[in-house]
Amino acid sequence: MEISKTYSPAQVEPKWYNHWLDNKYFAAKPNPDKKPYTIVIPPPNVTGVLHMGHMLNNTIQDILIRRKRMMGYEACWVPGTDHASIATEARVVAMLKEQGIDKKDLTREAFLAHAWQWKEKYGGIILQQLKRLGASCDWDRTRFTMEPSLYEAVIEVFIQLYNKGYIYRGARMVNWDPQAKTTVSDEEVIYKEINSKLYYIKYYSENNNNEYFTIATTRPETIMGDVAICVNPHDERYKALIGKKYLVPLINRPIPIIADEAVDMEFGTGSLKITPAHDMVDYNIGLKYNLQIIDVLSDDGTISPAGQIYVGEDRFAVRKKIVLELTEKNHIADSKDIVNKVGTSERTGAVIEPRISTQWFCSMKQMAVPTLENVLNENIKIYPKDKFINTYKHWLENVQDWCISRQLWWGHRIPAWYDTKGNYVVAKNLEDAQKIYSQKYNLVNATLTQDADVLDTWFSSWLWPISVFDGFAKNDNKDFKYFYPTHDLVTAPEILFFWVARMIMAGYEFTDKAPFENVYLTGIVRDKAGRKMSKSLGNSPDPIELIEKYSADGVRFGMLLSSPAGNDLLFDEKYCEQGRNFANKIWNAYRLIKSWEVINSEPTDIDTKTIQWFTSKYNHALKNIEDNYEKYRISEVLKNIYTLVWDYFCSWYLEMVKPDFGKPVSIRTYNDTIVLFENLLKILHPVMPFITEEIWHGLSNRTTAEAIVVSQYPVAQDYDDNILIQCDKVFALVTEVRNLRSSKGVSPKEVLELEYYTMKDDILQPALITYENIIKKLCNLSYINQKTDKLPASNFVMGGIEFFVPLGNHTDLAKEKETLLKELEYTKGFLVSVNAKLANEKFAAHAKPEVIENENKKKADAIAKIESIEKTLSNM
RNA sequence: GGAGUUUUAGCUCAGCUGGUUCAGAGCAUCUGCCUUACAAGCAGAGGGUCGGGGGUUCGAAUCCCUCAAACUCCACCA
Repeated sequence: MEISKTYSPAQVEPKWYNHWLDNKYFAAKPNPDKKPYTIVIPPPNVTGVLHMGHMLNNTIQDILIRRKRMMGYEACWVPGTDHASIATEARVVAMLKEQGIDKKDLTREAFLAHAWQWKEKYGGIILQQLKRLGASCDWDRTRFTMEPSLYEAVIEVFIQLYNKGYIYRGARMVNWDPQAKTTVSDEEVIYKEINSKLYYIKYYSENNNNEYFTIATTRPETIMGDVAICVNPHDERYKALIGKKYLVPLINRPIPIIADEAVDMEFGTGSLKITPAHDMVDYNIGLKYNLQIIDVLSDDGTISPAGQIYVGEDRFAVRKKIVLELTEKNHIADSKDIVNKVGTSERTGAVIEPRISTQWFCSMKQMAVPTLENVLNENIKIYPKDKFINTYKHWLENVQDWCISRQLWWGHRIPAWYDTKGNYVVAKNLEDAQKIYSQKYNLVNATLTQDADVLDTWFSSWLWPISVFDGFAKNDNKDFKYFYPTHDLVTAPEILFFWVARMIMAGYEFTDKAPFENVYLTGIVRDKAGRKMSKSLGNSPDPIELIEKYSADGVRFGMLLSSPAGNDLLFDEKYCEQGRNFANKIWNAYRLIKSWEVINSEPTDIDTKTIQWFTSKYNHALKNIEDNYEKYRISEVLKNIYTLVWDYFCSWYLEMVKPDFGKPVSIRTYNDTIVLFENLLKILHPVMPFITEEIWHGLSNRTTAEAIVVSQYPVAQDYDDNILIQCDKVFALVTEVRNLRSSKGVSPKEVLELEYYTMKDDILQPALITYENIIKKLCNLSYINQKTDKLPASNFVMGGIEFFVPLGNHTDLAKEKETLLKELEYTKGFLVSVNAKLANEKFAAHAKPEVIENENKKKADAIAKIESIEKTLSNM
């Protein structure tokens, strides 16, 4: 059979993916004979399309799950999507707008019908894309955060926490998105630096038209909500004025001057207008001094009737108008350009308005305790720990109550029911609500309506590892018992608090267990210039195009290559190219082996020793690989495999056992080579699943059940360290000879002789004899022997051995002499430094015995070497 | 303003508890090769006062102090 010269993944990859699906290799069910290994996918937003972050994240998950599957675990990777309430609702609203439909004109039911339609049509794209990557998820388990059983879990948890007193309703200062008309969490506010103007505004005294007080503000449109002017009590300039009253411009409301240390004397005029309804700091000062709250803005960001003027007009338009009017009326003392940070909504980009509103909150303090404790004591391990543990700790120690209500329709509707007076009860459904209500308020058949708001998306996400197995919906769920707690979580560091910490809270709160054992935090994918990849910058490559260009295996390789855990990855396509090249290299090793003719004979001496060596090398590498897996150093694993396959298997092993052109290879050598190669393929499979499956089947006829994806992962055996050390020396020697050829311009085809003069080298000397045939083959030598007196000869020194290669007229005696002189000089200098170290009394007194012994050995070797070289030189 | 991380070759990074795996790898660069598996390749080579300074030590890339730069998170500028 003719095998093509380059590997072509285009047909191969879909073929095997379908094969895996058809044979249900990714399906997991509780199996008492096997240990479970579970990963839940960080559910991408239904609005999402695959980006490079997903690629990295899911490649790592797939590697972990495939390896465990091959190791005999019941490996379960649960896929799914997140309903992403704000993002999806914004998307649906925009879509309807294009169709000429305004959300305001729709009933809740009608809107949700549109939203579900949208979800069915576009919601699963990202999961389909993951299949191209090779993700071995159990697709039959695909979950969605708003499907019935997950919905139930969310409601159940809400009720539990309410009954426990953790969830409460209260008026609070929240981040208000006037465009989406909803609250957003602190984490969803993005602060941007903006060029603004700081206006210095005069507030005239209530009883003296000539006396005024100047304050500085960037938000003149909120002055109608002013209830006080605050100065620092230590500020000498204003001490005398405390308690006096001034008039708010334009509306002429008298407000007092009060004092609080929160005021920065340096900024602006050293005074602060207090607008409790529209600023966090002001709100707190307002609470402290029991000031009135005047809310001058409506939920859409226009001036409310309480503002008295410009009612119904947009806040930014009003800012300009008010400045104009203040100028006309001589209230502006000055204005300055400043750069300040303004909060914007992550979802809509609108400028966030701090606003007082009645919301649902969840107290976090108690739940934070086990969440911190179990990470500090490593019941849950975070990789890499050092980088994140301190911020994790800081966050949990200072955790704020969580505002969980959102003024949206797409999401889990809050299970609270109100009567017309505003009394409410919390219950699963209307029926229950009525029962509870009638008991609580002693009223039967009251008309109850459900809270209009939905829950924060993260309020369902934090239950994800539990709810995907119906852990709440059904008490006695087999899957939940078997697969939960899950084992590894792979996610981005950005959502450590949003999501990871909250999942840990939920785990301990609702199941008394950690939801997972290990958290692997990937890096953030950036472009070559170090910028975060984002749609708006347009600097993110399309992953599917990358796959088409470099193959899924190649891209997986590329994603991993330079992304140690937690380190940001500066993505460059060249890494994918390297992956593609690697696939091609493996392909050609396969071609070579397949091309061999086999003869029923004994293996040669070279073959036997080569196989022995590589077996040791392989086991040595496998131990390292397993060690790196343990530490979640996945990119190190990849580098280990890369070197093992490319350098040691292809460049050394295959070159050594490869028969001369047209000659056959012994059956034992062939079979051993196949076994070694297949083991390499197995180790490679989790990283490059497609090409390994293809070659696996190409190497011999295998049944469906013998796919590599379900083959048994190799276990590292003991190996002979001595062989490895000797062969490393042998390879170094080979390299020296090749170097000699290269520098003297001697063709690799020209047969050479090698002579050596040995002083003392415990490793290389026996290796020269044991591996004589291998050295001869690799260096194209006819002769290796102890030095006689053939001169002139090119020379080099390795360890305690001088080597000579008679090169006839290639040799320049003067240059050879120079080489030896250089070596001599270096060795003498080295000897001086060793002697100095040994002569140092403090060294002798403090250093460990083995260190001293080593220095003595260095000294003896150096002396022998010097003698030898001097002797050679005197003969030249 | 508070905290954290990072700084090693042109680029991206390894170097665990201070001493023969101590200055490493991959990519890039340069040289020579289309050598019957692979030019998506082969064989070689050159690149670094380990951010600066100081200290501890017989000995520091590694431990301590200090300065500098970059990044991240939290708080937040009226």
